Amino acid sequence: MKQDSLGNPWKVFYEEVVRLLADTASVEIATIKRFIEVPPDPKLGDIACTIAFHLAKEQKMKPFPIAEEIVSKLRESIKDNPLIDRVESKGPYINLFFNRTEYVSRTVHEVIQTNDRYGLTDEYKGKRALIEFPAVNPSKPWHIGHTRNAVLGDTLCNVLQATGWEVIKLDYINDLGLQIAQLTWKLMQMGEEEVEDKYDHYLGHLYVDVQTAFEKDEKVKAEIREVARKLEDLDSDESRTSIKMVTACVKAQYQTAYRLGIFHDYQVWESAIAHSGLLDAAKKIMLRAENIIKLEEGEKAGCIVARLDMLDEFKDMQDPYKVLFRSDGTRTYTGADVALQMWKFGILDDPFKYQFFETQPNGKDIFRTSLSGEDRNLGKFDAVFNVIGAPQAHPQRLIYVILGLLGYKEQSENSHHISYEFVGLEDVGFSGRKGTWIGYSSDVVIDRAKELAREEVDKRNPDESETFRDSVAEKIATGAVRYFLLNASPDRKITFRWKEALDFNGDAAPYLQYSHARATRILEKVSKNCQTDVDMTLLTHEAEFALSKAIARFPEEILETVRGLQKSTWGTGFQSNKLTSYCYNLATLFSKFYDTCPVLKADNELKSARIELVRAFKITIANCLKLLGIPVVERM
RNA sequence: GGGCGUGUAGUCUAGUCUGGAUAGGGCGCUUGCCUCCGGAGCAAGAUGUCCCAGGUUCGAAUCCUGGCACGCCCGCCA
Repeated sequence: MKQDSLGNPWKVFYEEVVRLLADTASVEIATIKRFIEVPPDPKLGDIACTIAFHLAKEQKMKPFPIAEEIVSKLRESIKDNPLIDRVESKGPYINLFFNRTEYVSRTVHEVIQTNDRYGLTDEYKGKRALIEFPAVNPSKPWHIGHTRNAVLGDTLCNVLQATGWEVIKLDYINDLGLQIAQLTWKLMQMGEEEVEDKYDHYLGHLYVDVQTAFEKDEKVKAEIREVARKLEDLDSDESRTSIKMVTACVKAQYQTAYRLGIFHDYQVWESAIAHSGLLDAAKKIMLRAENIIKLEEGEKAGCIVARLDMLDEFKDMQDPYKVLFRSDGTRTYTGADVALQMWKFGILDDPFKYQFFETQPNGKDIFRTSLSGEDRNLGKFDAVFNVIGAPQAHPQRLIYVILGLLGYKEQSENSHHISYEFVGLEDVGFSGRKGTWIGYSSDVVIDRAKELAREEVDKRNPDESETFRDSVAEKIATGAVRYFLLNASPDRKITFRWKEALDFNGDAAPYLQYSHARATRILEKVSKNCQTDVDMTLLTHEAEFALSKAIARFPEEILETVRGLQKSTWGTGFQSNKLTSYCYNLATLFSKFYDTCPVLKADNELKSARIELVRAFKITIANCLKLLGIPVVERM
């Protein structure tokens, strides 16, 4: 067996089919691969080839007889083939049928052997990625839209890791924004106060109040600007108040993250960037580039700008000069973002010291950038992924383009904007300023989901302990929220509706967890020791084969998702919904199997074989749920 | 003005990159299935101008051209 086919049962059969077809039709392997597909109805075959259409065009013949001819030749060459059973033509389609018992037994053995590593491949071994998400302002609780970002970012990490990538998870903390100045002003006015709410919620509400005052009162505006200036001085009272506030807020926000199983390795703080010398170092390098210049005259005199007019996609910009550093020398957001992107790739020497932030529930410490602390070496990265909303497509593109203008072509090419649309309500988006997020914070949403789950758990487990029921309800709630966010195609807006978000029937996480729980239940009732001499050829039922086929596809589904991370001009798409629908389909096929194929009541030999299949299913769906960050539940 | 995204049954949506067989699901609706491994389930059924108009092709939800509708983006702002 070829090495790269290890742990990927589907690929073994696929490669064999491709080889056979290429030989028989005398066509290149790569060409054949373009014309391989899975028939819409499994009755037609397990795998199909449409090469006849292609050859018909080349040879100016009708596709039907070409398919016929290939099929009749194929019949000869598969006579002694252990993997392929038969081949049929249906019109121009060449349909092949796998040897079912071979397919089922290879799949089940492979899964049971690799166990919790099933699905993992080493296709991208040696590659390192830095991923930034979700970069929520430390001034409010996460709302369900922020959580979409976080869940996408976290799942992307899991998926990359499953294919061999090494991943470093980064969060960005903007502790110098206007919102922070406003809140600092308010806190200093109020003095010390006992806070009973979760701190991020407390700040979020406070912020709505401040905003009202800010908009109405010029005097307040002036005072807040003064606070903003003082925040730059790390020894000021304002700065000390702010740092304390931001730290408490991020810790509160992370309580939400931890509930959802989301952890990080590092945080980059804006204040650390501002005082680290990173910006000056970046500026120096930028000015060496031909298209980064300091303007001497015109409206933007004194500014350091990037010239973008020679680039096609920006030719319609109102002004070809993108300001990186203002005439007073301060950096714009774009300027800072370019510098940060340079840092991420290690173009600039790391100017940061690192400080312990806190120990996460997964046991790993998270560190923040600072001006004092220890040195760290994050190392080189092959790719940088920024998980940011679709409205930022243009600014993100600018950053990468400017990186290219600086001469870092490769880094520019390997910069990825993982784009997703926002979550909103029926007629309004979420706004921190207007407070429209109130009632839709992730904490509130998860809690509501938990209440509903709890009702159901109570009904089904009246004799279980409070601890058990609470823990299961929590797992169902967080799983449901993650699935809800991942199952929507990222380039589609989500309109948040309680009825849909909390619908636990059908295409939703509890169904997946439930199928795992049922499989677990069956296995609990059989003797613990693994059977060794099991006759897998007994598994001939349609439902058993369909389930095996789905199980066999798992590693390939992950690989296809990673291959699908293709960069286009305005972002890199991450098809999170491909994996959720795979997982749902897998669970559906188990439910059908469960319904039609009794396991414990089957005759001895058949029973043993079915138990092995259930074992393989349980491993696969558990691994898939872990990949999606959905808690695996034994009983519910 | 230019750019990006979306448009698929009552409703929410997959599929569009890479054209291929009868457009898959979920919710809701109709009807069956618990002396039988857990019914958050299974089986059967009804519901479609795949936004519109052209074009390319043996073949278009998918590609091209031109429209329409909705959302977003195009600051020395943050």
